[in-house]
Amino acid sequence: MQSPEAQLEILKRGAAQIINEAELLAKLRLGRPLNVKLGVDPTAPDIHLGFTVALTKLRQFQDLGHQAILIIGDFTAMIGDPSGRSKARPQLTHDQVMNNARSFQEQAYKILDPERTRTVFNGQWFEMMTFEEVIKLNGRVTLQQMLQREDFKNRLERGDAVHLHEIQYPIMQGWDSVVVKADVEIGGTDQLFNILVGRDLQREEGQPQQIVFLMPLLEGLDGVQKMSKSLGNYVGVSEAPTEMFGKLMSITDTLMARYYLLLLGEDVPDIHPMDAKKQLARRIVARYHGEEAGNAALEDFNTKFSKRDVENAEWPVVDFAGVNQDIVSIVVAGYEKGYQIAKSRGDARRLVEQGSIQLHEEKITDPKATPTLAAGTVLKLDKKRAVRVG
RNA sequence: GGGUAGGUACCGAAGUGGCCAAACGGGGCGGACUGUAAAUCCGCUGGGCUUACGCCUUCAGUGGUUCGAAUCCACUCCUGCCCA
Repeated sequence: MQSPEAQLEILKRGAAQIINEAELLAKLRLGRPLNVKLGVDPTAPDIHLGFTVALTKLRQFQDLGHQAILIIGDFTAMIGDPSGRSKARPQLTHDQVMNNARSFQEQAYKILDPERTRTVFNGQWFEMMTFEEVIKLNGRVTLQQMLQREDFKNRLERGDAVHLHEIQYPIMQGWDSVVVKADVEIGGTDQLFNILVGRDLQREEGQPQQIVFLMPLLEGLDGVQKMSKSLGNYVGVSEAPTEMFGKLMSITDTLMARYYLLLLGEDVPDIHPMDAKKQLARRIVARYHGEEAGNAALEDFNTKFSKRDVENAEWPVVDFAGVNQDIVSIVVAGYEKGYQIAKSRGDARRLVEQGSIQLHEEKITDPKATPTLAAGTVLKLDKKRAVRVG
């Protein structure tokens, strides 16, 4: 095990805020593995790279010899974390949650070291809590404290609803920390309030208080808003290798630096930005799909886009038998069969008219064209997609 | 429970009897240029039919008034605000 000071240096990398460093150092000096808590609410069946920032940090703790406690918020997920939200989250049923939790856990273990991870479901303690206990817990937090929060304040000012159940959320998350006796809790910067409530509750229970360890929120592909499913600017960890690679290649250079820091914990290598980006994409794909897949995705990208060798690249093979002869129908079928994307005929027609469609390297711009589809030729659909005629 | 303001396309937001498939902005998409980056320029952006002029459907839901409704009326559902 490394010295407490050396550990602190490593852990500080990429962190947005630590409350506070001196306390953390003191805990590291205890010489025992620390309980490092990370709570996740399985609100969706798969996680995206944004989540992995905290997971990656947790892994770093593990590598330094500490114990990860992964809390699956099967109970809290039904409430919905209001943090940073402009609306209440939709409440989920327990079945949905448990279903999500399973795949969630599986994906988290791609990053975490299973040997040093304890996974617990917070339904274990919340389900059996009595109303009396709930009330008692509520007595420890004031409405004023809750209302100081930026997200609630904004919603109140804008006249949007803040539901009472949402107010319970930070208390529940804080109670999790008491139950698992957390030494450190990792979270995004939007978790500041929730994690601080944990500290308060621990103090009331006579426990040592946890360190608040905040990681920056990872910007989504647009480079502006945080990565989130509902904004559609995310990269899912279970996405297909080529898909993942392509998305990562589309980010700006500034964003690339952030991804290097937060996803790989490194600085951008001093090479051509494009090569740096390819390395980033390759390594991330490799992390979730294996080295081989990473290299294959890189190669695929080089063929398709760097060399623009559309004809020799790999595309989904589509059988156009039974499809109408006109190009619009063909394009619609190509999207549907090759990519499971439902395009309207209007959209398809527009693509044709705007010169996006190519068959065997010939542009087709007449929506009335009825080209012959020779087997093996490539039909280019848009910037990123094409299909091979089967 | 009472009062009041609203529910328009992916989102925000105009429109308050015909000129509305619906201004404008954002987002998205395509083309050019590139490093599938950024920046920039051009174009498209509800769905279906049609070679095309054009036609059909659509503004929370249902029913009505009118030659004609997103726009007027009635009821229903949903949301905010004020009062209790």
